Amino acid sequence: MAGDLSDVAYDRIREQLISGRLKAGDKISESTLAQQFNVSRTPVRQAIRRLQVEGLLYQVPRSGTYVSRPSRARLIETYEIRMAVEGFAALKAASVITREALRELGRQCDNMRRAARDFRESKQPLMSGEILERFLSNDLAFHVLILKTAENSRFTKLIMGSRIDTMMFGTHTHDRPLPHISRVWLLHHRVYMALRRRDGQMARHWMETHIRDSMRVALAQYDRAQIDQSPYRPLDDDMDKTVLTMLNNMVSARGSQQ
Amino acid sequence: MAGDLSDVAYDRIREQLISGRLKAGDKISESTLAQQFNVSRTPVRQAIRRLQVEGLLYQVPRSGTYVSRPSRARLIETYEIRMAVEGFAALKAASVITREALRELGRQCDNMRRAARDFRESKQPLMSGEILERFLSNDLAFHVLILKTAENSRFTKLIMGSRIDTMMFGTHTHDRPLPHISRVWLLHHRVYMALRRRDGQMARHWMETHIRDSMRVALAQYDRAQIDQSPYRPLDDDMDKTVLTMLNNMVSARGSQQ
DNA sequence: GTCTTGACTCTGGTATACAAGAATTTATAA
DNA sequence: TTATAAATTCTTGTATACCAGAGTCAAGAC
Repeated sequence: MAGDLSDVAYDRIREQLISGRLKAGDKISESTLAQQFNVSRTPVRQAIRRLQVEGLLYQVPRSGTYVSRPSRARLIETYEIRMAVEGFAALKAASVITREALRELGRQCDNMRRAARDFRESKQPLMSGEILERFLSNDLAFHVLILKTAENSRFTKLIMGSRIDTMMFGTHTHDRPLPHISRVWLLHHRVYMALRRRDGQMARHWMETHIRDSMRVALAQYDRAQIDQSPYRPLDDDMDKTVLTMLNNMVSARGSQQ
Repeated sequence: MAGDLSDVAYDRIREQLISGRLKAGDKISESTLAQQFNVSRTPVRQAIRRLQVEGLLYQVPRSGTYVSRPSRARLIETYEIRMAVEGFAALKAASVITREALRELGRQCDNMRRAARDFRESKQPLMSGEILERFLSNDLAFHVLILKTAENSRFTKLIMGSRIDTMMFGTHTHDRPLPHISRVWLLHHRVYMALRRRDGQMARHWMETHIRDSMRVALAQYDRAQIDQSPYRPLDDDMDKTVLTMLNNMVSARGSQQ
């Protein structure tokens, strides 16, 4: 998986970013990280440079390396990328998707509905634990399968980057009352039904609607956090770790060129 | 503009890539470039690393650094990114565009039409010279203005990267007979008219159609080049250099983080 | 003539030394 | 006590030295 030390450093830093051990605005130091990873500054520098290109870190010469602050504008931009790309992917997928892939999407919808039902019957205020894990992993897998179907590797890379971006905000996986959960399932199902009818325009429409919904939830969460003076929430419950692992695995199909 | 040596190296390498001095498959060497730029390997390495993330170069440990080979699949993927993002940008732009921006788009359409007319009257088989320059610069400015209107900096960055990608293929700016030129103008005009009507769906539709057209032309050119055994055409006429300069200026709004 | 083998060269990966500016701390003066 | 200035520490930027693996080529064995 990880070839050279620079890749190792990249993975470890990114993991710390997503897990919340490194928070927005934090000042980090090349030498500190180097010591921590037991390597020299050189590979750490390369990893930082890469994360800088991806917008997660930024460096000020002779001052330090900092974790980028999430901003409302950036949150919106990230979700808009998802709308544009995943919407187009759904449009394209409609004309090329196989019966097998459709069946798989159907299964994922069923799993999500089952998780939603179990949640309702659990009488909990927020979805959590094993039920949440089932829901989120099927949610993610649904999106990934559509991206894969669209047969554009850059779509997948782009979206996985955006997902990590929003993970870093620490918002979108929290705040899951039943109505929101139900609506997520419903919109997934509408995308699925549109794909079954090979109706690309509607598939795109429902996909965009779904992602716009998620954006609204994330923005509301963001605004609330700003007011609460607790602008950043590390992901410390194990559910999110599971999703994080899935994400990492998907992204870690490293830059394999010809 | 360019702060440290690593940025300088980045610009110079990228310029060589776009101008065709470095061709697909070429093997380059960190030390050679370092000598050429009169700097050490370190900043050159950072520049290469960045170009690698962007997919323009790739490195094989202990073997060498190579210029990525353009492939048909990658050409398609790049144009699909443009369809997805520029299409969405047009959709969003329709609801937020100002009257001033609309007037500017109108002027750009007029300029393109005038260039097309001058081309027709010149009786040349292919557009070239000052007329081509006018046409291309208004073409590019039209797309950029819509992206800017959509107010998503990542859209702009993404598309400028894609433009450079296709520039490297050395295809899309050649092969410009009158019918194709006319159609480019026509579709720009339709996008413009849809934006004037605030009809986002149609603006997106015509934008997608336009980019799909361009993709077809580029693919045809690519296939022909493959048959001719001349898979790569450096950009050596000064028109393309003009557009290159515009692109570089637009992209070189460097990664300014908070 | 063909194949094998070994030396040699070239490559990128890594560690480290130093430079120069930013940030912080300490010392000094009022 | 406060304000200013000097010294120190810490940061990234750059250059360089060394390493190990890949590729090349020529000498030798058959």
